[in-house]
Amino acid sequence: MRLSKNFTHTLRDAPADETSRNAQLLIRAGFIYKEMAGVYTYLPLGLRVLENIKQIIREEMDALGGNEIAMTALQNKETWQASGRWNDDVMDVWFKTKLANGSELGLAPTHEEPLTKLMKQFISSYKDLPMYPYQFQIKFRNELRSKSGLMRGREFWMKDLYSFSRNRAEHDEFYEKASEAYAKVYERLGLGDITYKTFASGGSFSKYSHEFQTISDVGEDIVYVHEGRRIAINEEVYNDEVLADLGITRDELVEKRAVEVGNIFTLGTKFSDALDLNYTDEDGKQAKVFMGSYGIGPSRLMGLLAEHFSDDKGLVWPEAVAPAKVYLVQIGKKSLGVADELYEKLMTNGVEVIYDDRDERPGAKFADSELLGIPYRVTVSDRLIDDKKYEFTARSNGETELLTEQELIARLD
RNA sequence: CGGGGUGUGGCGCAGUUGGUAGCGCGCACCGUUCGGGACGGUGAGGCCGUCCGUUCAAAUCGGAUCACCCCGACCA
Repeated sequence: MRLSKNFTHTLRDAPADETSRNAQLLIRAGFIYKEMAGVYTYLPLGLRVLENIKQIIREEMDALGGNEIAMTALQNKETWQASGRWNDDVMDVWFKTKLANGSELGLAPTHEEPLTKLMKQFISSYKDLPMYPYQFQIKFRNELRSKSGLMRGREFWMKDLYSFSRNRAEHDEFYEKASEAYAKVYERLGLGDITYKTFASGGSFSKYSHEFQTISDVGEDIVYVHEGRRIAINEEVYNDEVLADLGITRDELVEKRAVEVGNIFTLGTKFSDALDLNYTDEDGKQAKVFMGSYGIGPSRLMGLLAEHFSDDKGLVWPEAVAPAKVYLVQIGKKSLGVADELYEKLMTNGVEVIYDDRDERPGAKFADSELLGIPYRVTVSDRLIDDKKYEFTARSNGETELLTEQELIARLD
């Protein structure tokens, strides 16, 4: 991407109505635009980050055997009445609206009901099971109070996967695999060290559900971390019974504030009962499909990554999600052609480059390269061009080396 | 939803005892600059969130309302 062709600009000052670090940095850097409280537009650079996060999740879901789909945001009333969740007293985050003919509609806050209904059309035999459809979608939740930039929005991205299994045993096996896949996602995002599988309240079909909680001051949850076992207990189930279950004593745990970055839940037959999702088993008998749900919020993760990977100069994206690998700074007139060639060469090699070809002074380019948080900066300047050297700087630690073109290309391979 | 705070050019802010808006950044043009957000000059851009009221006169006073932020409650 040539910066001269990018319509967004950076801001020196963050908007005063944003106090969360993630929103301030992402808005200053031109990654997102605030539409209203808890509702943000993803601009070109921000969209790249969001898509990179989604792609990591997608790869892990596909590895689990997931089938990606894209469901609708508009929801009809009848589907939700079957489970009782159309009622505002049961589900209090609905955005509801009406068709021109007066019939009621809702904007989906989650998708258990419509997906269960959808799967009725395709599941009729044990041979159709297990199946794991999933999607990335914008969810709408009429939160009483949105907060902290991307961390809690009224419109946000979610990956939701649902498992449809023949029975409890088959479900439990998948549930474990899904848990491992989630751990891999956080590992790849660079959050592995501070993310804990956390015991949380379950439902009718399981004593616990599991959350993935990332330790962070911006978190809304309190968890009790057992560092040795790499697990945590959500404060909502922090009691003697649970401690006994897990064979843990209070003095082994440390209280921490954390962000819920994922949640896996055994639904059992709650929704297959409500919507009558059955299959014929090997003996020709009818049985209920056993379900689970597995959610991750890519937009919340983007906010958390911005919070966690940043310093006084701006963002510091992990390579896995950065909008580009290299920020190419060109200084002077003589070296312009060399920089153009290097840009083309790197792009041809499959290296994502943000080329700062703007008519700006070096200081502005350096400052923006840091604000945007691109992992590596390559400087091509008149000063170095006669020696055919390129300056290579890592955003994470600021270390700079002078490299030849060959060394540079090898380094970025 | 309870409590607190804030609304003035794209962003950050100032505006005194009411007299019809100003600064910095950014933007446009000219010149000088050019390795850490340059300098000088010229210029564009705002009916001061909205509505009602008080007044000869309202960004400023009163009321209502909307929006945004923070704390709390809430969070399949």
